[in-house]
Amino acid sequence: MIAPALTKNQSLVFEVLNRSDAPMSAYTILDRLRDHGFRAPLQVYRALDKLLEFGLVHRLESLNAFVACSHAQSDCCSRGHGTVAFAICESCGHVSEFHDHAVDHRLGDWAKEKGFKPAKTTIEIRGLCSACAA
Amino acid sequence: MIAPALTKNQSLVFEVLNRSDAPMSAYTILDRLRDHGFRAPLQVYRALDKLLEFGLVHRLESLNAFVACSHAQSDCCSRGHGTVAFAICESCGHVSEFHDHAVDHRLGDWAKEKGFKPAKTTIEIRGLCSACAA
DNA sequence: ATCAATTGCGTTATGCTATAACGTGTGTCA
DNA sequence: TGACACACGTTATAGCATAACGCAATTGAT
Ligand SMILES: [Zn+2]
Ligand SMILES: [Zn+2]
Ligand SMILES: [Zn+2]
Ligand SMILES: [Zn+2]
Repeated sequence: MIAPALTKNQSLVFEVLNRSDAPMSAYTILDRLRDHGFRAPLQVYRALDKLLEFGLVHRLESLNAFVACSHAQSDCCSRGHGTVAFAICESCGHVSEFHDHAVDHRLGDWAKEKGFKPAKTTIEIRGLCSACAA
Repeated sequence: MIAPALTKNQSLVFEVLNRSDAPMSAYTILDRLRDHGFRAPLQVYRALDKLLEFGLVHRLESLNAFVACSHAQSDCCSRGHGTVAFAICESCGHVSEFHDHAVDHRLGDWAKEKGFKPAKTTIEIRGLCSACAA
C-alpha cells in the first residue's frame, strides 16, 4: 500500500494528529478542524480511513482513538507494518509505539499451529509511563 | 478478586454470554434479556462491570463486545488472570482465548526496560479460524 | 434494635462513536 | 464524449456507554 499525495482533508487530519502528543478521538479532531471548514464526522472518518490504509495513522482499539504512526525510519521488519504494539499511559496520555520480533513470531507460531489466518493484530498495554509512575 | 455469589442480573448476563458461541454487544445482551425484565442498557453494563471484575467475562476491545471467560481450569499462570490473548474469527465469530508465556514475559520485559508500569494488556488477533480459512 | 454505610437496582436522559444514503464536482482514460 | 473512479459535503441514523436521580435490601457496627 504505497501512499499517493494526500488530499487536503487527509493532510489536515494527519497534521492535527502529528502535532498531538496524545491520541485523539475522531470528534476531537473534528473540533480542531472546524476553522478549516470541517462540519461533519464523515469528513474526519473518511480521511482517517485512508490514513490508516496508508499506514500513516494507527487506531487504538482500547481508546476508540487515533495516533500518527511513530515508527523510527530505521525499524526493521515493521516497515510496511508488521505487527506493532502500543504502551499507553493512562495518566499523561503518551503513547509509545514499538515492534517486537519475539512477540510477533510467537503469536504467528500460535496461529500456524491452530490453522488460524491472522489479518490484523492489536496489542495495547495500558498503564503508567516511566515519568508518571515515578 | 474472589467472586461472591452472583446477583440475579449478573447471573442472567453471565448465562447469556456463556451460552453464546460468539461475542455479544451489551445491547444484544439487553435484547436477549427483555423477557427477564431488562429494560435499560445500564442493567447490562452494571452486571458486566462486576463480571469483568470477577474475571468471569472479558471485553474484546476491537469489537466493543464481551465473551465469557473460557480458560481451561488447568491453565498455568493465567489463573487469577495473567495476560490473555484472543483469536477472533471475522467470518464465524468464534473466539479462542489463550495464554502464552513467551508473549507475556516479552511484553513484561519491554515494560521493565522502559520503566512502564502495565495495568492491563489487550492482545486480539482478527482473522479467519481454521474452519473458515479452509 | 437502630442507625449508617454499602451495594444493587430501575429509570430517564444524555453523550460519544461510527456509518448509511444521497447528491455534487473533478479528473482520467478509452 | 461518455464511463468510471474518487474525493467531497450534507443530513440522518445507528450503535456504544455513562451521568444523575431515587429507592430497596444488606450488612455491620454501636
Ligand atoms: Zn506505525
Ligand atoms: Zn505518563
Ligand atoms: Zn479468561
Ligand atoms: Zn471461523
